[in-house]
Amino acid sequence: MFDIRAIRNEPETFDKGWSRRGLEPQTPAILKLDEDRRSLQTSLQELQAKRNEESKKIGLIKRDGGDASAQMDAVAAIKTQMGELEEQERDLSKALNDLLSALPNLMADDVPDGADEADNVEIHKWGEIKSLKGPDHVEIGEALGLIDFETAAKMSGARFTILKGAMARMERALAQFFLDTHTAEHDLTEVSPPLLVRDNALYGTGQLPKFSEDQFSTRETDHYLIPTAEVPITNMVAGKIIDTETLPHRYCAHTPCFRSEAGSAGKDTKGMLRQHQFYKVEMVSITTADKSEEEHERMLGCAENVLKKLEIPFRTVKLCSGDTGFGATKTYDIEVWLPGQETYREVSSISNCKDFQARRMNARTRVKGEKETNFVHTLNGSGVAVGRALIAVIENYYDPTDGGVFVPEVLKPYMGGIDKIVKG
RNA sequence: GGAGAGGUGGCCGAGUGGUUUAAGGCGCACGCUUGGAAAGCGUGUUAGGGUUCAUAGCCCUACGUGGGUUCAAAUCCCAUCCUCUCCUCCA
Repeated sequence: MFDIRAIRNEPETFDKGWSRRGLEPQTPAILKLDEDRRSLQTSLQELQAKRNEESKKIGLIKRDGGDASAQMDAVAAIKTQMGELEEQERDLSKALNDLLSALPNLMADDVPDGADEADNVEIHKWGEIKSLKGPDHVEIGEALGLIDFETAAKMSGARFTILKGAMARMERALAQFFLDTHTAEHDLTEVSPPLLVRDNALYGTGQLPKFSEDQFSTRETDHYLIPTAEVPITNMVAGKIIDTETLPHRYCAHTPCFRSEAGSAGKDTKGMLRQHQFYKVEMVSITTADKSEEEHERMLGCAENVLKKLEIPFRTVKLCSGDTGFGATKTYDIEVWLPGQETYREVSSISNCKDFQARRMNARTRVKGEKETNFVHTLNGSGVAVGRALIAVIENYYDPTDGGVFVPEVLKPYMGGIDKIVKG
């Protein structure tokens, strides 16, 4: 959401910003609605003031035992006038609001122009690629008898997976390792949030109203299944005024994520790369405006650190304008090397939304003792996607001599001390 | 799922149709007082919006949320959300 006054003051900035996302100039329509609404509001308020004033006289006349019927008729006439204006005002407000809530955030100046992921800019690479090419996780997992897509499909359809034995445990181990690292080394506070939320929460983080077809929802109760823990965690500050000195607030959570993948038919159909349900450890930071860029870099460091400890080669890219998400001003993706695909694939996406979400959910901060409030800045990032990290471990730690998968050093404490997953 | 109670400012809490411009208290801020403090006294203390050169003034809106009744709603009606108590169920 946007500050309508900022749009009034510098419409060119907004149109220029939106044009980077391929949108036609939006401000003429916005400003027209805004102007109409305000002039209507002004006349409506004048009528309201008049009504209040005249109404009070009725009270006074009645208190003194007089006959107020003439005065009552006069006020009734004002009210008739107001009715129409109220309706028009409501329609205009709704139209303006609908328009604004469907518009994406403006991007940071240093976001490169580009159409799609091919135009993303690599920032750096880390790690040594040991196997350039190899079997993919489907082949490895099925041969070990520990990943089962067929059985999952029978009960749930496509894009679901069953993990068994040491593979199920490794998924859990990754999540524990991520959480322990973030809480112990990165000073994030662990959260266990609701997995079902109402529409207003999704509106706050920007998935609604525009992306409703990407969400799963419950038939009986009008809940949505969270597509990421970003939704419930960020919404923890909705409607609040936070003491500035307590910021930043840094959280992480391990949750399942549910996505309909409505627009992805035919994409990544093989394996567990793109699922309707997957686990992810998510990080969220709430900061003041002057600290959010610094926090963004810090968050990137947190995500990269867990991959370094896992010793999985990755590269970090800055998303171009065409690939940057709806609510973000700037996004870094971290991509891990997958020998099975002979390419890098995303395991983490880290975004600074600045005040975009905060405005939608009315999340503010105030310095103690001062009167002025400001919107907080919100940031979110995967730290990291558990399912995809598991794929990376399987493919990068594969042992061609026996078809097994070595256990990364940092996961051993979580794996009952075993060194390797082998066919049982 | 059944029965009931309730949601008022930062907090507590009064208020069942019109001098509510939301009493009173606590807290907080400032001032007076003091050698300094406490106590006491005084003043102030919500948010969003419109108008405006304006941070001045004036005005509008908001008593969980959304509708409605009325000349007039914190107060009456309907819906909805949330909290609490009891029963039922349950990991």
